[in-house]
Amino acid sequence: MYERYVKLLKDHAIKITSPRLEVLKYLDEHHTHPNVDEIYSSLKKDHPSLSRTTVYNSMEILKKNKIVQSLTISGSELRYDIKEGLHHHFLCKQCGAILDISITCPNMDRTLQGGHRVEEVHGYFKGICKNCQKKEKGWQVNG
Amino acid sequence: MYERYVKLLKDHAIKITSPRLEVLKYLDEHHTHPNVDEIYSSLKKDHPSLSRTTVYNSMEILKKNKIVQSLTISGSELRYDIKEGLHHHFLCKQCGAILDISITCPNMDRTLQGGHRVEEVHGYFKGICKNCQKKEKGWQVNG
DNA sequence: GTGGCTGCAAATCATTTGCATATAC
DNA sequence: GTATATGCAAATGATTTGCAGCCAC
Repeated sequence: MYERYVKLLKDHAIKITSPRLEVLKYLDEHHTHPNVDEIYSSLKKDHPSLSRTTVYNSMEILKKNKIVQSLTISGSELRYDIKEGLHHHFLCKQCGAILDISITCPNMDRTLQGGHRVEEVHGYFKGICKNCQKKEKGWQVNG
Repeated sequence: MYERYVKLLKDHAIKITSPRLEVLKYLDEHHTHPNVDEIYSSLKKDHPSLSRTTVYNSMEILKKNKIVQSLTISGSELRYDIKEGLHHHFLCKQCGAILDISITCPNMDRTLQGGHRVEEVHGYFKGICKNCQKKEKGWQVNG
């Protein structure tokens, strides 16, 4: 059940530890772009000895190995994403949800800008998500 | 000398106060995307009674009125920008400089994404700036 | 066996809050 | 004159640091 994560860590020469496997599993099963506290609180239930520091440490080493990426879209805390292919993000100012956006931008992706070497590209969109727009309108839409 | 900023505040029905004028002047003269502390420390020299809280309050009201925008590119603190036209940003991981990037992205700018209403678009690029690349190479380039 | 990891408590840093005084209009 | 802004000190919240004991390899 954890073989996939074990392999992932081995391939990057990262020591296999229980917190690391659990963090990977959590991110793999929750594509909600959680922050450290959400990951910590959730894992703590089944692993009461877990500490927040360890979650921070795990995110750090996974990030260094480009297995996860961190998002600064919220501005008040880092949020994490298991990295699979280039995509961008949308933050709903109403409900706080962070959604994946799959559009590409030919001018933007991996292009050098005026001589600067670009290693990361983050497209952050903010506004009101489809769901919250429905609520705004008083649920006129059937549902 | 401050007429321009007075007019700007008046146009937005914001009360004219000395800290607000000074903050505007600072942002207008420093397009370095400063954080609150940089603004505060710099203004404090000539206005010893200024408090950090007031700078935070000023940024807040200027932001609400879309006179400035805040950037989350650094991840650890907000940085500010006098808002003039849509542009994006590049963060140098080496020297920490934040530079304006003026490319546009037809798929990205103000386009609705899968039904979500987009109100803000932030393009964040991270890498090594031109200047730091020169240093990396040991100053082979003449200068 | 040992270097790297975990978990705890304390420290740090950006930002927010509460409140008394001061000021724009 | 009054609502709003300022400035101070204390609180909060995310993240980092120091360190003792533990575990993967």
